[in-house]
Amino acid sequence: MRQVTTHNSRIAWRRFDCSKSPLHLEATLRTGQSFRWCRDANGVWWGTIESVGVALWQPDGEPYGDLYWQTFPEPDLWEVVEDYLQLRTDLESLYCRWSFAEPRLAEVFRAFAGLRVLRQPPEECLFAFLCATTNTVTKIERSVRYLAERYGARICTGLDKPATLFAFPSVSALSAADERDLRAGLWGYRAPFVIKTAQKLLQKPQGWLRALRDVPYAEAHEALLEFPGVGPKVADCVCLFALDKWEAVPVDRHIYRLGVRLFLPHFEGRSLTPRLYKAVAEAFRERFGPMAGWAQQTLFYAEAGLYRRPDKESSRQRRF
DNA sequence: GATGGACCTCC
DNA sequence: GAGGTCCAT
Repeated sequence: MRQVTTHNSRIAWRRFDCSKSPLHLEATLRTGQSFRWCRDANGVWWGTIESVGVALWQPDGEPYGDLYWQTFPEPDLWEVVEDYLQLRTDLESLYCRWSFAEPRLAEVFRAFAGLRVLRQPPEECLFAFLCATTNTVTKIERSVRYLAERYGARICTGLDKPATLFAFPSVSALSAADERDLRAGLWGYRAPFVIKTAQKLLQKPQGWLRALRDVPYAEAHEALLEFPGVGPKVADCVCLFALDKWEAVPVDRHIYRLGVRLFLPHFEGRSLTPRLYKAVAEAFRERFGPMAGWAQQTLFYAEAGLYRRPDKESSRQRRF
């Protein structure tokens, strides 16, 4: 029997068997797709999905082991958790396909088995990535947390730990935010993006953003470009992480470097222009197919060195 | 189309 | 410089 009681005995944990559907919880929550998950001293991840508070725990390094979970204040909302973590998506056949298409990367895909693309609430995802430009993951996390704690509603867990969870603010709350306040709250020059994007969103029909899940990728991508502070990369992040566009490939400097090095060596040394952005994204889609965005996410994790390797080698050392 | 600079702030 | 975007040449 595992140490189920040691990580937090006061939580009425539920258990999900990942043996047929791997989940690498730490990599999934720390790949820079979502920025509000916090890990407490017991190793429990705390976060929110819409207005639901969530606790997650998994033994380290066991993506095929058990996932422990619970929701707050209403308990046992498995559908919410399963949907967010996309646990019904079969990864094993994907790894086979990707490794066949690109044998040089087979080892990487296996090393990070269970790293999943999340299915996030679209609004939170859009606003979070508005602050991702020229920024660091740590600072993005603090910026998004600031928005939630300043403008969001408190979620009650009924436990004394964690101290507090906050739902992501409503669009109308953000549209009325004070620019100086946001600037001071780590948003800097991105502050007006938040307010203007919120105001623009308010003018759309109810549920407009979420409804982009049902339109083709190209259409959703183009629609997102209307918003101030949203360029091709941010639009692709929202498409992939919140709008079910699994062929979307966000090309940041890391993915660009990797893509040019492995797939388009004749572009080596050239800067990332819109044309080359598209070329790299297309190269991913040609190799990895309609779920190229999932492959991109694993390769981003490896290339950006976000993970801590068990040995003492530098996390930046490349293995491919 | 491609290139250059500005933009908040923290490490 | 950091997981870009915008505006000017």
